Amino acid sequence: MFSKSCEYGMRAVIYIAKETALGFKPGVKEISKATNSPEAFMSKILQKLTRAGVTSSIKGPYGGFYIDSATTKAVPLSRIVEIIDGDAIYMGCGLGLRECNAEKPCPLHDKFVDIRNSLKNMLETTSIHDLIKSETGDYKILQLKR
Amino acid sequence: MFSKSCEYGMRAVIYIAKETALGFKPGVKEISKATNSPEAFMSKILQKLTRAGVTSSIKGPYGGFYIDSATTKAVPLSRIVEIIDGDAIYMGCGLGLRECNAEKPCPLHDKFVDIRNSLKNMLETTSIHDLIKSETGDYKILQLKR
DNA sequence: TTTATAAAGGATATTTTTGTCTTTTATTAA
DNA sequence: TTAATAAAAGACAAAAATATCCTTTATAAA
Repeated sequence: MFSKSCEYGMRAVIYIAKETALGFKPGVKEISKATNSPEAFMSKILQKLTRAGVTSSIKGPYGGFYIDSATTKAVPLSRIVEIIDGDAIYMGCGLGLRECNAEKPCPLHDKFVDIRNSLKNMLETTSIHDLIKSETGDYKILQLKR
Repeated sequence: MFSKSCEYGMRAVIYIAKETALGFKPGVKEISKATNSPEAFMSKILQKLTRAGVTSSIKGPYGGFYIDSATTKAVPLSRIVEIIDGDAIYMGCGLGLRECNAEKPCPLHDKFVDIRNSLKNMLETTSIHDLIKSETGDYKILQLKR
């Protein structure tokens, strides 16, 4: 569905948001460990997310990444997908048919568009905060034991 | 959504089915032209589809590819996706979260599964025949002028 | 039987995605 | 100010996907 980069990115954002909420500011090493992703590669993805303003970073000792809670509530998952994978997901005929579009749809077009729109809608209406707020009991996604 | 190989494959199957219905038996060159795909690459894809029994082929002069109408009606699009892209589309958490599954789903899991299932369902309930039967008037997908 | 044709198959090349390594820049604390 | 730390950035490497080329095999017609 998404590229690996995008999966890594979403996982990183979830982890950073949770750590930030706990008062921590994880570095790349910790983030890549928690999200099971290659460190240097994760670093590149975090650079993108930081340049785009989703994550924030501080260099030097005691530095790391964080996401303030306002951002956590305001930024939908679709934004992360957009930053990393672009908008390819949202466009075109599923079969890649040239002559297929809204005016002259192939028999599959409308169904495809429906499915993609529900994906899009889900990503757009789900904030980072939504993903982590509902955690209860001992089940937690992406939590490194400390 | 799908790999290029898969898109090419679906387009090829649609074209071949239509040509077969018209009494023709297109070769790779014609198919790749009609589907706007690289010839040698299309050849590989057709080999896969033919080995898998979706398309049939005849070598030599007057040879080419065809799909009999029974197959056209019996084979769903999901089969083509399966042959070319495997079953990756249908599995796992959308975010690639390790600790996310049906028993312990992340907050997005169920929604993701819903969307993927509707995609899967659409592909499984749409036959090659379904795609081409509804063509009317001057709008036709993947028809080379002759 | 020979020749021409077209798919099958194998080897190779290119591009994109994923992943790694090294240097630079910013920040903190001693 | 210096040393240590950690992100940013650039260059490079490996793997996977996409694409091309060349040889072999099967078939049909002359």
